[in-house]
Amino acid sequence: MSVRLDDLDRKILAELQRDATQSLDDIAKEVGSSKTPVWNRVRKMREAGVIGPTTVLLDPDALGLEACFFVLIRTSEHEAEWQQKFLATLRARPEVLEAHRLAGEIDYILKVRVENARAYDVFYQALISEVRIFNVTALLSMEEIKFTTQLPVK
Amino acid sequence: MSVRLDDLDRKILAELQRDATQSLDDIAKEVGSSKTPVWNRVRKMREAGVIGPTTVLLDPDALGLEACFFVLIRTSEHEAEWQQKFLATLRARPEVLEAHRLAGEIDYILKVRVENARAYDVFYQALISEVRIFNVTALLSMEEIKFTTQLPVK
DNA sequence: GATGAAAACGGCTGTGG
DNA sequence: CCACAGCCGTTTTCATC
Repeated sequence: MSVRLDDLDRKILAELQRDATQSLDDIAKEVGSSKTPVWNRVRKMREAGVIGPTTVLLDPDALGLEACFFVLIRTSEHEAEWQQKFLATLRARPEVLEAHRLAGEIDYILKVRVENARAYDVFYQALISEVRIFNVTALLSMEEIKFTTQLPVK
Repeated sequence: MSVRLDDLDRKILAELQRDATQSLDDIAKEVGSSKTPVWNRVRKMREAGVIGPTTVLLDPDALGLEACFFVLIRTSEHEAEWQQKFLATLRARPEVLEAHRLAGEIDYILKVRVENARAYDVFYQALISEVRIFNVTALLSMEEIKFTTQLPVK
């Protein structure tokens, strides 16, 4: 069951994505409305799950997480049981920030943030010891050109 | 110039990542401290850039963004001028959520969120018309297995 | 939906240990 | 560096137009 979002909703979402610490008054002013309707819409969109968690974005380098890998995975196993274990492993590992099942020759892609290349190898060894994997290619990021969690709402 | 983070700092960061709407009192209770030290540490970490923007995570499907692509790019051009234009293009495009320059055979990877395959093609055509690119492979996500912005802080 | 009021709450500051 | 306390802005609810 989806939710219809009008233009005002989308403007509010854009503001919340930009800075979720803004007061309702500020948002209302920005989107050309007033406090109450903005508040009601935000509440409804939260209940509907359009708006998920409020969070802070941290600087990975400040945490010592200086290496980012994209991991391309091919597997020969496609049984339900294998997949269950694979997914559970990925979800349990905090260094795996993203995981997608893909269409085409490559079966999965992961985004992994770790301290350094050695820490990636530890992760890699742990992964292939837990689940059978046919082929793995790791792409090392040299530079994060762009990173945003702001989805285009227009 | 980096910042030294002690155990308490990291606990606070974990809580803020989990839910940035929590009150200072709640966080203080959770990390075994009290309001004032938590507040001072948060302020300092903000100033130091360890803590970046506060934002909300939206449901892409609710916004009609049902297609996610990872785009692998090879190029033959490595001059500064070409790169400048390429980066500017990526940064200007809101459907590009992430872009990394890579080590190895593949030069760049993009994460792109769009409405559907047709919208991706529009993006793709626009991209290759703006900058010269040698080879592009698009990986289509069938299922988002995991997505988190929470970096491991321990 | 807009406006305004009122209550509870939390961010933020200052003083003192 | 932490505890306590007070002020002020904001959230949240409610009543009215």
